[in-house]
Amino acid sequence: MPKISDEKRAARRAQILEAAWRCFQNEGLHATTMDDIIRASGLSAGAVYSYYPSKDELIVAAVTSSLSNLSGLIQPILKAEPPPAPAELVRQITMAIAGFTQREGYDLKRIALLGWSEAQRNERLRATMQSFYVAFRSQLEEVAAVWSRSAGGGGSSAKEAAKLLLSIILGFVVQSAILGDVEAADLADGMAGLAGGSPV
Amino acid sequence: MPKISDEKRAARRAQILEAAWRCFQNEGLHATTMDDIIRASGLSAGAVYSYYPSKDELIVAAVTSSLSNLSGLIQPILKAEPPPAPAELVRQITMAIAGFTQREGYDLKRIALLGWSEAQRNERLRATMQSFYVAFRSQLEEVAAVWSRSAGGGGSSAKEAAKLLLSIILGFVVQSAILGDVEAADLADGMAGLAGGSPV
Amino acid sequence: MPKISDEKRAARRAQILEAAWRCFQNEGLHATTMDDIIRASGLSAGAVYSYYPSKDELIVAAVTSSLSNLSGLIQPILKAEPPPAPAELVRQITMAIAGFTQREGYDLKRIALLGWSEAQRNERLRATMQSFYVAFRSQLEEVAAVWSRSAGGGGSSAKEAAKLLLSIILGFVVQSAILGDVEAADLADGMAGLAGGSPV
Amino acid sequence: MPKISDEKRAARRAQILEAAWRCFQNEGLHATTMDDIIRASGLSAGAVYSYYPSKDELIVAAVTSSLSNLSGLIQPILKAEPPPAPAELVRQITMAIAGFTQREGYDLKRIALLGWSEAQRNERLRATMQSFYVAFRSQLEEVAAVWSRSAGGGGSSAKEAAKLLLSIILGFVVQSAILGDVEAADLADGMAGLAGGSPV
DNA sequence: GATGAATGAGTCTTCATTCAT
DNA sequence: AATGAATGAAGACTCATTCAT
Repeated sequence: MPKISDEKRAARRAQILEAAWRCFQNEGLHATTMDDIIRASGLSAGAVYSYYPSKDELIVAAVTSSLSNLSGLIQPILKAEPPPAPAELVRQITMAIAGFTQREGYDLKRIALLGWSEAQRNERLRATMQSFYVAFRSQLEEVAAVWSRSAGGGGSSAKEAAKLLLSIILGFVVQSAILGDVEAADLADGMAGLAGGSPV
Repeated sequence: MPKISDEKRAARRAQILEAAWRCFQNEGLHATTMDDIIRASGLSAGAVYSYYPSKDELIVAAVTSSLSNLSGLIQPILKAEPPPAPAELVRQITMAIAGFTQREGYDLKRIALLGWSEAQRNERLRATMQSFYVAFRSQLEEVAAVWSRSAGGGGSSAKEAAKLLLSIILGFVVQSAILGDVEAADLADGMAGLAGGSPV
Repeated sequence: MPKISDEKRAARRAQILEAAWRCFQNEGLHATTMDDIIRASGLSAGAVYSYYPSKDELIVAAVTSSLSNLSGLIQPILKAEPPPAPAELVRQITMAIAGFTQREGYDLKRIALLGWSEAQRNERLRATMQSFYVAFRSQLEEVAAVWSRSAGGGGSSAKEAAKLLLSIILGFVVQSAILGDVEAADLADGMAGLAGGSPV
Repeated sequence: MPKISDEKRAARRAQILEAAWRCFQNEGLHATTMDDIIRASGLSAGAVYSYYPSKDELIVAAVTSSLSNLSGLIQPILKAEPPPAPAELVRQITMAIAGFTQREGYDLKRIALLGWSEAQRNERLRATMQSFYVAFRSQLEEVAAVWSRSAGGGGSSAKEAAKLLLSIILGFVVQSAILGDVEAADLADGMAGLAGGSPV
């Protein structure tokens, strides 16, 4: 077999990663054996190891790629001009996250929970995640700054607003993955209700 | 079966559970070996197994007990009369969660992440968690109903408010565990800012 | 199973080491699998690993123990008073080495070859061997010094004599292991012949 | 099949063998992987396998070729007329062996140890070595016979003398490879000292 | 012929659990 | 009742060799 083309190589990597993703999601990160992934990928042990040199590498790649999927989903929403109002922003983001699941057959939320858990032990994963979430929160902060200005330059801090928004979104992922009875729109509705009708 | 024997038994169980908790937190659920726990508990393998018949049992017990710690922390806040306003409620709950960590030397947040991850594979754990969070959310809903009544316009749904509040709290746990730069008060401040100063 | 006695523990170690020795000798160091040793020892994998934490450890232990067997064999000869004359010394040592094989069912010579080969890659083994052979050579040097004095304090160096004697002995091991047709007495006879009947 | 093709073929074989030799010497026979050799040779896996059909073949070839190097080194010494006296013969041979190392960058001694070790498991290698050393010893025996005749009293056996000489030479290889502090001349000096100054 | 990607049996090692003492 | 040595079924990973291109 002469040198394989770059596209083929990338396709193989994707094939393996997809198999890994499927296994991780169904079995969890540690309960998944390399043999599970090898069988799911349809390749041999040696082939899989020639693309990903260790299980750990595969875990990092799987989580990182799901992070980047998430990013692709959310960027368009954050970059809309003008930015959506808070409840609308949350509605759009949660819908994007919830929708991804159904479209691709993978549940981004489940992978997220696995990744968070693993990040506590895995330095590299933790670093990757931290930089991802920090960047995400910065963008939320910019949006919040726009809101703040449009509201008349109130003293309210965009930093705290961003932390709150991130919490709502991450919390949606958890609640949805564990309880499974949260519609994407529920949280936005809750925001509208809380802001409008009650003393804060 | 004299009473002292029962007490001793309970003390032993607590001793083992504490050891397990410590190990799980430091090493993760799967990377922790029974031997780690056995050594940390100061007992023999046989002894540990006579109290908890499997590692799985120990995992469920550890997560369940941390859930019940959490519950003990939050009940007083939820039962206050009259209930705190939304931002204040969130402030009190996040502070309680953040504070528990420091007081006991265990990080409730890290165990939570581990538990969520595991719950996706472990039926029993998932059921335990679901009923816990459903109950928690019900209580939040009751509080939200009070807010709603006191605000006059009863149209806003307490159900969605509860989901939002739970998301904020769970999201705090994640954000705080992964990024580590979230003060307990930040989210409440964000709520105040968002509600007061921007178009929803 | 309560705590095992020290003797039992030592016996188990010996049992495993003996199994390893047998396997190494028949299969070579690297061609021997841990499974071979495990089966030969009659214990389980876990048991073997609880006594020797790695294959490498077992290799070092096997070689080291054969070195110490060798030492036990040779000490009495080196410490004889007065020391045997050169040819007689060589005769006694080669006979001891050759004889050990038959007595115990292990071939000290084959293990030696394996060990020398391995020592080139294994730092620990190399260090162990070096100190062993250096010590051995020192003793030979002392004996040579006695010969020198008894011969009238000639200028001949005991250092070189010791190197020669060690070479003869090591060479006996190689020649005997590879060609198999060298009697223990042959070398001593050769020495006598060479010294007596030919111009040096 | 033009002549150039044959020459190229021979050159390729030499190129591979040299790569193998380098790897074996640095890593040992078993720790060297085919991939190591393939990379060191600068050829492809397929190419290497088309010249040497198995790793075993390569091992045998490497050891055999080092044996023939050794032979080339020693033949001139053994065939000198008249033959050098015993100590002088040993001096010349050990110097040739020690010198080969420095000249070529390969250490004949290290390969020798690896080969001896392997010969215990590898029938073919053992046979090759046996016939080589037997032939070598025969030549030594012839030299010893000359000494014997020139000394007048023909009683002393040339057979034993040859065994002794071979042992000294093989022992030099071991001692030099393991301890590293033996000069080529030391053994000859030792022989002179022992023969001249002490009762045998 | 040459290439190098792919194969898959085989290696070392771990660890939840048991049970003889 | 308690102990901790022993079990053995996996698990992650390697590497000599092949063969489609």
